[in-house]
Amino acid sequence: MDSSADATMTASRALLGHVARSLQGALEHVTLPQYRALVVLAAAGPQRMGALAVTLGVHPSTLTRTVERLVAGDFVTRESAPDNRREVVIALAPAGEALVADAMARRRDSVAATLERLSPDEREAVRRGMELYAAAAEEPGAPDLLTLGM
Amino acid sequence: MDSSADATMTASRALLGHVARSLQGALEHVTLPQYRALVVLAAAGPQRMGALAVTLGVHPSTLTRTVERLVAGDFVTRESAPDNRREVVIALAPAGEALVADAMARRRDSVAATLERLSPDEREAVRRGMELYAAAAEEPGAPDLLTLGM
DNA sequence: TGCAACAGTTGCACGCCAGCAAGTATTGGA
DNA sequence: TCCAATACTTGCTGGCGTGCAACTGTTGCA
Repeated sequence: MDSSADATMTASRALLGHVARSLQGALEHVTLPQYRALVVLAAAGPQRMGALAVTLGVHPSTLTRTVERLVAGDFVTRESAPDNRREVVIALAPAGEALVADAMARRRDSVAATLERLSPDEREAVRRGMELYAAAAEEPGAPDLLTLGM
Repeated sequence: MDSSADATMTASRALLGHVARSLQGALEHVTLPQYRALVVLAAAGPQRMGALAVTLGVHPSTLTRTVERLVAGDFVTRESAPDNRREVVIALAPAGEALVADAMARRRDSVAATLERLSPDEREAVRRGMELYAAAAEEPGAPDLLTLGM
């Protein structure tokens, strides 16, 4: 198992490289905490401030300022809920959506480009290995992934 | 190739989860920029301020404060070079070394734990897939990995 | 010997994240 | 109708990262 662990660690470094590169573009426009908020909104749809704060694990007041900046940058919209005027709903604006989608696309492209260097047989071996690993891994919790802005 | 890309993306999420969790402990003691400095020192050994600043891509003055905090936390040592008194050499202190090593160990453990859920045959398939992928991937540049503190 | 280049540090300014405490507006139940 | 709970916001404070400009000490060459 040692050798498979070693191989997996090495591969994880390569995959991390892809993730890091894909994030770099986004991080030129927003900070990491801001990007994390965008990711949550992209994954879970429009959210109330309170729910978003809980998901991100930050104080409501912190989120107020963060959202303030995201609104200023046209990455999200903020409006009071139609049925309950004391609730505030945050939603992705087109620019925010694009930011997250582009990062995803870049990541996927670089993975695909890597796979393209392999023969069909090898690619199949990679697919099988990755699938097995993913199945064996516990689904990483949302908070874990958020640490790194996924 | 689409299906292998999909599988790889899914596996990368799992691997990212491991990385994120392994980082969480370290980030309770130091900030991400501080941790990145520790990683560089762990990988490349003691460094002059100038070299470290270039590697990290930050202004020398920025590094001065960052190192200041790391010294205050006993994570690194800072002393002037023996042969050239205008140069300052930063080295990992035991606490800093432990911080990085622990994160590495935790990461490896969680990968190993995942692999343990597989049969020997499956494990072998994972090993082969991971090796192929790692070989096909361009070595991720140091700056890329540093973004995420590897 | 003297002066320019070099290596870092310090002063300064700014933006961001972060939490606490207090305030405002809204809602819903007594 | 009134009051307490709810959902956010605002004022305040503090830490961190960041860069620029100016400064100090050191080195090495002319």
